[in-house]
Amino acid sequence: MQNSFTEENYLKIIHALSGRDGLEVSTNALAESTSTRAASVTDMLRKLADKGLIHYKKYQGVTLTESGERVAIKVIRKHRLWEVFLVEKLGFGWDEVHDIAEELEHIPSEVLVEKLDAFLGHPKFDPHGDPIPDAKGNLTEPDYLILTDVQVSEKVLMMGVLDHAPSFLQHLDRSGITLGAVIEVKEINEYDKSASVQINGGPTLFISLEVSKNLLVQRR
Amino acid sequence: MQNSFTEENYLKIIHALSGRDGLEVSTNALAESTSTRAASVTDMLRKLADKGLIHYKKYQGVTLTESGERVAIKVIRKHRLWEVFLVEKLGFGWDEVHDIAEELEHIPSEVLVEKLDAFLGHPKFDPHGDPIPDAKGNLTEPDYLILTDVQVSEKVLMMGVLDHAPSFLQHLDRSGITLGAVIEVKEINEYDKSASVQINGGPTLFISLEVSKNLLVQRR
DNA sequence: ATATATTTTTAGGCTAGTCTAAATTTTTTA
DNA sequence: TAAAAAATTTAGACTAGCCTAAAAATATAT
Ligand SMILES: [Mn+2]
Ligand SMILES: [Mn+2]
Ligand SMILES: [Mn+2]
Ligand SMILES: [Mn+2]
Repeated sequence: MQNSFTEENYLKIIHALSGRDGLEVSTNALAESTSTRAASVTDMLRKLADKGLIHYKKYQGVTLTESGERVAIKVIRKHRLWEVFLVEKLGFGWDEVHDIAEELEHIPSEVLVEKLDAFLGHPKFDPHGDPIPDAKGNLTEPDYLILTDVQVSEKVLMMGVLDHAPSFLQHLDRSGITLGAVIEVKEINEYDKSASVQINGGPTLFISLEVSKNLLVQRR
Repeated sequence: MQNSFTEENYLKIIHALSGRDGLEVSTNALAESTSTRAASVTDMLRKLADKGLIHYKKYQGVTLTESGERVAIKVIRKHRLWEVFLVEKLGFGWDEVHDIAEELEHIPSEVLVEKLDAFLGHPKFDPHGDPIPDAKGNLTEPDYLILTDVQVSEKVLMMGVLDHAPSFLQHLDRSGITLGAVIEVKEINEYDKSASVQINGGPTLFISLEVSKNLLVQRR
């Protein structure tokens, strides 16, 4: 039996909200993320449980089953591959591709995904630095630092973003902070934790704590 | 207001069934093409009429309005561009792409279509020889011959197919009859209208009337 | 021109996915 | 630990898109 567009979205969101350690996800959190009401979520949870895609006990929150996890990861693989296609082949900006990929991720052909993957050269990361699950469903989250964890005078590589909002990505574009950029922390202000950073050995700029908290980086 | 997946399919099918001269399409013909029951078609026709997408008078059949025609042609444009992508970029066979394109044609981003079109080099025809509407919605059907209209000893170019069924396309593959092939009619059998044809000056083969009736060709 | 056959519409009902309002369970606070 | 607050589920209802069965309109054949 095929999973619907809506079911796939629930599974993907449960995956995201339960994080690395597969924590229980609450009804309200799902209502928030799906932009529906808690009552609607409850209905859907019963259905997903009946299909064996989630573990669900009333009032206790949910986690994905093995089977649900597999479905979620396939959807994530498709989402991220399509994002690579849109940026690398069609010339979209990284701030423009998420909503289109939300649609493309539900196109249901295994062979399409594998041919797309090959066409793109089997990319390991999407335009936001998120890892792309392989064809077997292996997804390994690299353990990046958040820029707030970096000390003054350290040099790090920009590897990804936590916030995917177009407005944030556009702000990074205007600041010249792109994937792979070298960021050197020159100074951190005690008062508001804003920082001066030098990008690629070039211009130095101020970034707010809000920005630092959403930048994933790696020591070189 | 956005049109649903289902509404778009109805409009596309009405476009196909009403042909060049915009003939009235019957409820039963739509039920057949959509694999639904006549009663369901009637429901949908009332809805499409309310949205101003079709002309509908009870018991009289339907035609597209200007607005409905525009929507239908956009869907056809997307379908055919995605088919080109699947064949030219991903390496699918022309017999494998229709069902996937049926899904992709409903992805709703104008800018996506235009970037895809540019990426593909603004193709004029899809992998089956069908013309691709331009960005303004102009769709001009070239007037090809059907192979049954060709006389013995004439040489023609293979330009397209009427039947898009995978089994037919695979049959053509096995016969070496591809788009652009030169077909010379060597002989027509009075009895069953089967024909001997020479492909690209190479092998001669027999084709049934059933095949001839589905080949679109052009005099050179 | 009437009877018969065919086509189309109407009536009533179903499922998926959503909603609001009310009931219930769990959690927090005093 | 009992009362209050918060979270969750249940009850009942709505729309889109589909169905079957019956009624009505149109087309065909005698
Ligand atoms: Mn995304
Ligand atoms: Mn992404
Ligand atoms: Mn097609
Ligand atoms: Mn085609």
